[in-house]
Amino acid sequence: MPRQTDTKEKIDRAAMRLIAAHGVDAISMRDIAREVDVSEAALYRHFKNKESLVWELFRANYEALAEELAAAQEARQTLADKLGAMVRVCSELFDSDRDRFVFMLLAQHIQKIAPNDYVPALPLLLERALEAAIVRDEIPPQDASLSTSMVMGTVLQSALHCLYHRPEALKLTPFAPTIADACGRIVQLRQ
Amino acid sequence: MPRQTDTKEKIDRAAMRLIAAHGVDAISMRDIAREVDVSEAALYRHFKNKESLVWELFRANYEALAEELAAAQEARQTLADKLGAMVRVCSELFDSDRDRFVFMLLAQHIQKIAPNDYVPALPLLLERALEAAIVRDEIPPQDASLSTSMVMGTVLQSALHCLYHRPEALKLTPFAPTIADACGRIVQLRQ
Amino acid sequence: MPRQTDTKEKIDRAAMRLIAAHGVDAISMRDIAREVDVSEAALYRHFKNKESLVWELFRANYEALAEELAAAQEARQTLADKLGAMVRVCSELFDSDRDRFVFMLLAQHIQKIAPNDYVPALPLLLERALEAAIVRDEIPPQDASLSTSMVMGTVLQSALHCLYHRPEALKLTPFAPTIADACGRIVQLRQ
Amino acid sequence: MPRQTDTKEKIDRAAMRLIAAHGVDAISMRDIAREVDVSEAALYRHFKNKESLVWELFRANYEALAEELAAAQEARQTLADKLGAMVRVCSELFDSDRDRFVFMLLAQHIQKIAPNDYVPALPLLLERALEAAIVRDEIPPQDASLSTSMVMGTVLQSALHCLYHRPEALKLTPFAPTIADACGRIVQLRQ
DNA sequence: GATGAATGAGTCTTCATTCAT
DNA sequence: AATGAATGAAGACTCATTCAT
Repeated sequence: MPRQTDTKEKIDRAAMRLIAAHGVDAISMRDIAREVDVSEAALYRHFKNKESLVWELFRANYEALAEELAAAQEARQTLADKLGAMVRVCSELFDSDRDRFVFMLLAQHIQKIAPNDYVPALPLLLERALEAAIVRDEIPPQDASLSTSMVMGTVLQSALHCLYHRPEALKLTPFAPTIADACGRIVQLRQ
Repeated sequence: MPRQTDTKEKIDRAAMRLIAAHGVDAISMRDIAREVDVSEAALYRHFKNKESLVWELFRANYEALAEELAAAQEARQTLADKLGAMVRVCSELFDSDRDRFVFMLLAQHIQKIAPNDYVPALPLLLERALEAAIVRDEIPPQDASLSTSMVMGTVLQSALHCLYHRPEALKLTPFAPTIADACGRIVQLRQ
Repeated sequence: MPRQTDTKEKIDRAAMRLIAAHGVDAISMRDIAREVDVSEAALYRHFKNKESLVWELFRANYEALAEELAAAQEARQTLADKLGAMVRVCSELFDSDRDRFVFMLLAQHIQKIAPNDYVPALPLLLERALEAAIVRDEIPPQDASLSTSMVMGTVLQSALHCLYHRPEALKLTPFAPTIADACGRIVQLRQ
Repeated sequence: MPRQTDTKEKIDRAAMRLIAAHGVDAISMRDIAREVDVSEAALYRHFKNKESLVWELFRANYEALAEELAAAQEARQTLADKLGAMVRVCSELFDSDRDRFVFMLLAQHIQKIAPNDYVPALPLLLERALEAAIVRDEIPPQDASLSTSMVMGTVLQSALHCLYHRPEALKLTPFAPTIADACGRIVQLRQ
């Protein structure tokens, strides 16, 4: 069995690109089919329906990112290093594959659609790191859940900053240290 | 002189509520009409089409918020006070009218649709405050544009924190001081 | 009671202009109202509905033209003179009020809509003139009904010739003698 | 290789029949779909939209007729023969397929909709034949363009004569020689 | 005599999806 | 694995018309 997955990969990419650009609701199966240059019916050979196309795509990417972030985090000891590593991983994903990154951003609210019990691992990862840091007294006691939101907002909005701002292909990675520092200050990292 | 009706206001509210809940593309004119309990055609007496319904709604709210934020800011001298005031204004809007707040959040990307020359006053407001604070040496030199994004991300994601988290009607205002402090640290407010 | 008919006349003109330009089915009550700059509802003060608006307009114009043609015809003795007079009347109407002329052309098939017993006087007028001319031996025996159609087609298509052809405002009257002669030859006027 | 269907042909026929009977603007896609007994959406697999449905239909028929008339004309030497042949071709089309003929008549003004550069070959064909006949001294010098209009009007109105007049299915072909003779007299064919 | 608001039926068109081939 | 044809439901929007004011 040769590279039969060829078409599926093309669909994945096209769907991510289109959804990143216009949002889930704004794109149609026809749009995707046209982009890949197959018939609409062909899409249904690879995905049960539109909903599961989006969901599977989201889930695969989300889990991959969560795993990478978890690995990056576990490899570091201090919260400072953890934050630095997480911001760097996100920045590199953004710079290497904007479509994928933005797709995941936009697909966040997809969780309404998704099987209810699906636990969004990503914010939890950060929240637990913060809780551990409180215990280790790296940061003062605080509402870890709120801090998680603030840190995530900082990172995500920085990505949007690059996305929308003037020189079309502004990279995020160069800002990663600055952003990580800011995140450290949000959670009041000692030092 | 024909009857004065409050239909337009009802449409405004219904549209904001529905869009806040599901996004612009996911709701139909029919949805709005049903919510208001008028015919679809009635909507078109008050708005030229769906696009301008969303745009007019967005614009009116956006300008009102921008003005309020500008006023809040101008009334304060220090960046610390300005940040505190701005966060408080946002928090109060969120708590008093979530639909309106979230509608504006979701409608951000609407600017693609909008007349291209429309200047989003809101982030600029903050950016200029930061630039002035740099000049006044309240904060160290920094990329004011990036800092703006990070501060905004912090506030917005905090709102989403309240929106999505467990006790259904979690209020944002109580967190306002905490958030404002975090914003101060992001931009490295002295003391 | 002063010139209360002001509005009605404006509606008449606007309707004729629009229908002449786009056809009955292509224009809406709204189009007419906008052209006259009154509300749509105002139209219904002057006409029962769209159908009767078109019908009344058609009928008034049609009868006026029919009367004028009848008068022109009765004032002449020979078929040659009658044909000349009829072509001249049509040409002058076309040149003085294209909208009215074209409106009548397009509204011809309106007779399906109209009270069934309405007798289109116009072709009959010509047909009887031809029959009389046959009796008087001005023209040879022939199918008067077919000849009527051919003569009318000649006149009408000449009008369309002026309407569509290059110099925008080509007048029909200068061609009237040529057209009348051609009509004479169609019916084989002696001499 | 998916099933070959005859749906497109059925749509063609139904559209021509309905348009011939009621005019382009009076018929809806739904009307056509119902006549063919398919869903409305099915129409859009065969035509991009209503406009192009009408245009493609018109264009194909128009070109076919133009070619046939050109061939008929080129096969004859004298203007008398050319006129006779052209009238006969038109008459036979009318008698064999009224819907098609009338559709083309009604669709004439469609050229406003059409790509502006579309050259209506049909009247030009006749106009050039007249110009050549003038050169060959078969007919006296005259405004060939006006004569073209008069000849066409004669033929077309004769068709309408058959269409509207009393015995429902009156044939045009029997009148063809009479009509052709009349056309000859319009242009003053010698003898 | 005129108006803005409203409506139900209808317009063209696109959607996600299915199915025979 | 892939396709063109087909569909029912829904999309945005327009229509002719009515009605309270």
